[in-house]
Amino acid sequence: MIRITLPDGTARDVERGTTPADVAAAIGPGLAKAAIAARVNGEMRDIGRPIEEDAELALVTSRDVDDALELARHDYAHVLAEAVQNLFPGTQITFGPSTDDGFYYDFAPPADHGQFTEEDLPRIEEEMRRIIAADAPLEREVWTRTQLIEWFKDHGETFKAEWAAELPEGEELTIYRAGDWLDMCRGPHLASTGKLDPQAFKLTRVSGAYWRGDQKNAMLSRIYGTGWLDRKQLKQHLIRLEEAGKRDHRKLGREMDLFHLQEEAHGSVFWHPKGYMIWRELEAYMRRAMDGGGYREIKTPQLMDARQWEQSGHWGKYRENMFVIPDEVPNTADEGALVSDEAEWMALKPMNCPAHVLVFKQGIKSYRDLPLRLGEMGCCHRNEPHGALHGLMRVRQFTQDDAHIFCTEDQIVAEVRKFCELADRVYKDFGFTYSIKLALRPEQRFGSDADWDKAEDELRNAVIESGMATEEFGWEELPGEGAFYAPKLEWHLTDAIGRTWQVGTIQSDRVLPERLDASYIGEDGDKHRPVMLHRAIFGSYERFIGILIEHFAGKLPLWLAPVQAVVATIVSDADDYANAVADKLRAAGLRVETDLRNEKINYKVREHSLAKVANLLVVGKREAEEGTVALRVLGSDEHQKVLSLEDAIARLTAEAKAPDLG
RNA sequence: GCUGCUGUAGCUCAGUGGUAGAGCACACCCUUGGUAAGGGUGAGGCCGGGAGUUCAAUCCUCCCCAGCAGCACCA
Repeated sequence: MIRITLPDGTARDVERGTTPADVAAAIGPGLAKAAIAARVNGEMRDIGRPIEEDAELALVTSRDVDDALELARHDYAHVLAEAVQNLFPGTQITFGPSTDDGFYYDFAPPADHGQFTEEDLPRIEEEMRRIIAADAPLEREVWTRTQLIEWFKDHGETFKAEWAAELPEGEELTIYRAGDWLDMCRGPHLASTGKLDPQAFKLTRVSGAYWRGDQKNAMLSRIYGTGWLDRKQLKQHLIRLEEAGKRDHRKLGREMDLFHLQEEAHGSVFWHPKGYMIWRELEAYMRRAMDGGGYREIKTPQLMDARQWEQSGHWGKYRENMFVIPDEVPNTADEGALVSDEAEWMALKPMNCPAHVLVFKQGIKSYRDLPLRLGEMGCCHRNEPHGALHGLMRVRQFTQDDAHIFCTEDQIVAEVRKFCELADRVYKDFGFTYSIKLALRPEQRFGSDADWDKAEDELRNAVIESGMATEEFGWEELPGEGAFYAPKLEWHLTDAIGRTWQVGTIQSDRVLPERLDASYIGEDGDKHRPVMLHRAIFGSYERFIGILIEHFAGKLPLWLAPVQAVVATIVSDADDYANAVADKLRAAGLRVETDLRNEKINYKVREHSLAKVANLLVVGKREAEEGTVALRVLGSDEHQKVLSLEDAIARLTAEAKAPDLG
């Protein structure tokens, strides 16, 4: 007999080899029906897998949403793999995990077939439904490694065989069988394919994916699906996707006339007047924040000699992502190469830090000058892989709210803490919640392990001392994610629909001051190396604006809104008055447009509402005579409110104040 | 960069081996209308670029460019 302890603390003595399903049945028929898996000593297991020794047992039902989804998605992936192999004999299976909203499976299509395309998806879905309807039990079997390798080899599954061959000897390896089909899998799974809702999944797309995630390996064909416990959840998910699509900054950017992108400068943004107004407000805000934080703003060259980049270490590691320019007068003759073989090279700056060190190095610095905080709205160019470009989020030319703090060893923690506070204030001003992560040393790096130990401790301690190394701040350490020269603290914003964006960062760097030979004179009269803290809060203006557009779904807070109010007329008799109203609002510092067009007020209301204009001031004969305006606020329940012009101005100017000035 | 898909009017998209269409936007006219689309008329396109097949290519083939979805990358 073995003893099973249930979550409520009660214990049952049962035969060795009893399954969780048996236990559920013994408790009651309702639970027996609802139980889909079990946690045995915390580990997820199949409902039908015998328990061999004393254990704590918790039955998992569809109410345990996270566990149930995980199981279902994993099952969907298996069903997908089986369906594809049924329809396309000769396809090899590889891996198919669950994802945040579903699952995928990577296949090697048959040699004569080529990649799968979206046109294949409906057929595959149909086959998946057939497999689910067949309701084959999913059976777990323990195999030896040799057995696995042989089976996969015999069945032409070279990828699986390769993987199995690398598994450690002696580990308990399992396969899951569904009828005639099987896959190596750790499990667990639902009891049978029929437990899945055949209407709660949808294959969404196909794409390439490298075998084992490595660019050097074969390109496999990945099929993605979204999968849920029931069809209602699927429908809700599809609605959420649609909502996210409506917030897409590329779409809103065009509709709101903020910016555009075009082939001739792909990856670089053409800012239109309205979009650039958002930028200007952000820049003014950030200047105030940095001025108040003891930063001093500088401006450094766009182009520097390649030798400078060699010395900083960027040339060796990141040259392929830099824009390189010959330092030579181009050949103007019709014949011959544009540039000679002897040309010296310059490069557009991909980052600001080396230039900031050069500013630091001008003149002799004393410990009394430290910490020296040099800030720059630095415009950088990076020749990103073309497939990586994405609207404002990933561009080839961007401007950072960058700064480098040169300080002594003793000042690091205080400076990092100060930065934590500044970042906190800024993100709160925009209404974001955020989490803080510490990205630790990567495999390939500069500098000694002792320096890395120190640098990681400093960042960690600063956050601990700030009281932010807590769950509330999403504190987490990410091994291997740091930059090649330094560990990074990262600020991840959570937007209105729950997505996260990494924006802010601070990194303590001892490598670059060393490489570029920066020093200061200490209290002792000797030369010392300063430490350099790289930091940014918005990250890049382009990307931050993209995030803001999506976060607010285009309806920006009034202080950032490019058009804060539109004065719209009902009849042309009110034109003069409308112009006078607009002039007064402008004189009060508001960004105002007039709409005197020969259109009905319905039409104007609709158009400005769609354009996300927050305040519509409607004026007709009545208002002109009374010196009032009818204020209609976007998204507000009140239909409209008639105010005196003075009251309207007072109200709007108060609302349009930047949060740090309010 | 890799895989797949896409590229037709300012935008969203139809379409055909014989040089093209809709809705919205735009211009003009009628309408002066009180809170989410009033009516009419009109202008607008080297059908992403190059090469090939063909009597004939926006349509078929190949190459290039860009975009989209992933993958890989992100100092």
